Amino acid sequence: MGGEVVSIYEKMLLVVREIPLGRVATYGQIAWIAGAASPRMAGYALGGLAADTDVPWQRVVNGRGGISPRGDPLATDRQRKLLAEEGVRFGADGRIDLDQFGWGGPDPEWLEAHGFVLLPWRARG
DNA sequence: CTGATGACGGTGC
DNA sequence: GGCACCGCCATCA
Repeated sequence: MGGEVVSIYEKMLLVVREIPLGRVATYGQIAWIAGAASPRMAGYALGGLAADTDVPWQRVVNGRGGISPRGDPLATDRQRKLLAEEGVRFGADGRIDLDQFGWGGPDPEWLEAHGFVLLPWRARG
């Protein structure tokens, strides 16, 4: 049995790689698409990335279109700069308009090819 | 094995 | 609009 075990983290990173240049996705969106149990999982996955990763981590922002602060304050500035270079505009309040720059998610064909199935967010009750 | 940790999001006040 | 609280669970020491 081709038991190639792919962790939920790997799945989420796979989704992040699909975010097109000039667009952004939220942690919750990534977690939902990859089938993670909580939006936090997406943040944890990105937290383990190496400094020289080729994963476009800068395209993942929080649900309000803002950059989530982390240990290193400089990282926030770095992310903002990378996004600006990709054409993503920030509002006066430092947030991104998700209606304009938000990513609509992977193509249905891509989802099917990778075995991803979009399900309602785990029954919240 | 146990416990701490962590790049979020929704809800209630 | 802000703030506090809770749920979420894969890793690592």
